[in-house]
Amino acid sequence: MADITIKDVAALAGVSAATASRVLSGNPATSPQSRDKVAAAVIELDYRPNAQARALRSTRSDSIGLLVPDVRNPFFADLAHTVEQAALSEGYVTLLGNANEQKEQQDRYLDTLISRRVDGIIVAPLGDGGGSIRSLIEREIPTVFVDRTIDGIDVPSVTTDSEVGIRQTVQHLAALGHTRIGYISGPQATSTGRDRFAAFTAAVADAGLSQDPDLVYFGDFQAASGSAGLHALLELHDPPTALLAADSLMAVGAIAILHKLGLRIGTDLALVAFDDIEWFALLDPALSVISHSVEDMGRIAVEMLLEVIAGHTPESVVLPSELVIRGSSSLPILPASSRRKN
Amino acid sequence: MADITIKDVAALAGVSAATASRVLSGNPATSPQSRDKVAAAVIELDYRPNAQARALRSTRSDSIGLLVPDVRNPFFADLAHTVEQAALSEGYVTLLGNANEQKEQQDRYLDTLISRRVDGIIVAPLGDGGGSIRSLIEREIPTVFVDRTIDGIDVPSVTTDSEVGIRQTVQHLAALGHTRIGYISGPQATSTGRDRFAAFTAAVADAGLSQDPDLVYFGDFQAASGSAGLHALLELHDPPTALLAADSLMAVGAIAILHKLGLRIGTDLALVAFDDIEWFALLDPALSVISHSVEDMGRIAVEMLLEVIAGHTPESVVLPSELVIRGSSSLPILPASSRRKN
DNA sequence: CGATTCCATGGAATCGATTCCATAACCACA
DNA sequence: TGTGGTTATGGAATCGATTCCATGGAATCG
Repeated sequence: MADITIKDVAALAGVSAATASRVLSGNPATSPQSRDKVAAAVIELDYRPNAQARALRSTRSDSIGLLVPDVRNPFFADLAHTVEQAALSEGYVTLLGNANEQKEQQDRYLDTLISRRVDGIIVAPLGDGGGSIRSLIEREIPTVFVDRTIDGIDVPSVTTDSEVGIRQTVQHLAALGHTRIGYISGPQATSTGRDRFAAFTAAVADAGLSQDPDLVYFGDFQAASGSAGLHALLELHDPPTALLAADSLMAVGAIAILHKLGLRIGTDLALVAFDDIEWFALLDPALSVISHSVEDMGRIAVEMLLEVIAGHTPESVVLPSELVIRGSSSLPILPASSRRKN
Repeated sequence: MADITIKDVAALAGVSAATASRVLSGNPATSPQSRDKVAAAVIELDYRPNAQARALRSTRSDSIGLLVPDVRNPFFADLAHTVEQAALSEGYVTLLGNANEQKEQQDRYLDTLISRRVDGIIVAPLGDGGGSIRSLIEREIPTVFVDRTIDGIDVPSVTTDSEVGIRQTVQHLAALGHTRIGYISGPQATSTGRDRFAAFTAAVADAGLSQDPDLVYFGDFQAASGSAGLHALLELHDPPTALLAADSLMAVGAIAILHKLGLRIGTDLALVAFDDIEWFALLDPALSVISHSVEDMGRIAVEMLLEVIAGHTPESVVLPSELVIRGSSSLPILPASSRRKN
């Protein structure tokens, strides 16, 4: 792999390495002849600058890091896509890392991104503020939190106001006659898990519905815990007639079990999921969701990160959420007698 | 951002930079005292080696690149996840790029990965062998193709033998009485698009079914083209009674339209999709799919790439596919008279 | 026409870590 | 005690690109 360096280009063009470098970086202090000769040499040799060396000297790498908790979660896949497109249009390349909802892996990726001297990092953080997250802050590496935050860590963030959507959902379900709403919560170690749980608790209390603690199951945002949660809720002496899942993967896990048990969504159990995923509209009945814009979130996160890199301190942004009612939660509750037993 | 360098560590430890470097890289020619002092200094300063500088000198970066055509396609999201986990367990970090099914963006990402001097690249390529793919080969950068290949480019690959699964599908549909099977094809610019189309054509001919060319619609593997394809097929004078979609996203696009038109899957139109996605099993009726193992594909791709990096030339691997029959294709065909008109 | 500015250019230092090479210290054995 | 052989260590070169600084030539002005 005989690498072609700027010296080869300079030699072929008959100029010095310094001049070649100037031409390549668009420095105006170059003559048209040099420009032409260097350009020709670059094409002739198919020269690609060594990003390592460039970044070493100039302390910029034109790359940002994006760390998501789970690429297989469609919400984060979409987020990765929008962040990447937005960054690309600003001339930045995105290095994507996947924490797999594990703090240890998050730390490993953060270390790597720090080592590679990315110009900035967008992260949907998990855990407390310990480990590599702390290093990030102490080194003053430009950082933006997305979707989630960490208490006590003061970093600009783009998050969703889950409160409105959840309140709408609880009121909507109450209006249909539901009094016992089950909730499959995200982990309390994440800010979204806590916020959504608090919003649910408050909304249920305000609507005068059952506050039975057994109606809440604490999952981990991954599909298997949605299945486990549904099982737990159905086994209650007095099971819920409606269910809200705090993210799409746990909803999928719950739906899988409902299918297996032969229970009908929207009839035997009303169902609403947080996160609007294209697929949810294709189910029969279509799934009601609490929707928030992943495009806005990704785009704004990139804009904010560029601001931080430029030395500014942008205000955090909170995006709205709203209930989208579909077939899975549109029927009034059936009288208990006609409901199927499990 | 006052960066801490190995010199700071060496100074604090009271040794030279050379010795500090030796300790950090586990070189045995170091004394226990030096080891202890350097280790203490590293922790004290929270030192992170500069990956750029390290890679510049040692010509290894301990990172690989993975370029997928579309992160939002669950198949590639899963692939990204398995590749990343497999690479991580071998000590490599994965830089993920998203070509967005566009050759231009693929080239841009390949250029970036080449510039960053990744140790190797796993790519699901698109286009002919031109552009940056050619550079990759000419520079002898360790490369492995995954899912797709490019004619005339001799690179180890892991692909799926779509032929078996497609043949099973056509025979299965024929056994149910279908004679006119619609096919939403992938683009002929991709090897998977071509292979699957060829397999479909051959299977239909062998089964003695209709070879009407109007039954084939050429999409681009993204959801919108699935919708367009379904529309086109339904508008035929003599529309198909069964449909095979060449990937999951186009199937999703088709399903969305079926819902909108009020047509029932499995009854009004039998449906089978290539790629097994968790969600497909949750639809009602559950979707029949041609399944192939994304875990195997990702794991083997990483193994192969490490072999190439080590200087060997592994044999290409072709993984099997198989039909999984579910509700969307289990009913015998209805007599034409009882079918709904569109 | 001499003095001054301007501009393109090359040489050399630099970024941070690795690694070759030389050296010094130490042990062992004759 | 002198020679040979390890072993730990520091100095210096190196990777490839950028950038400061000095220089020589052309252009401009009084």
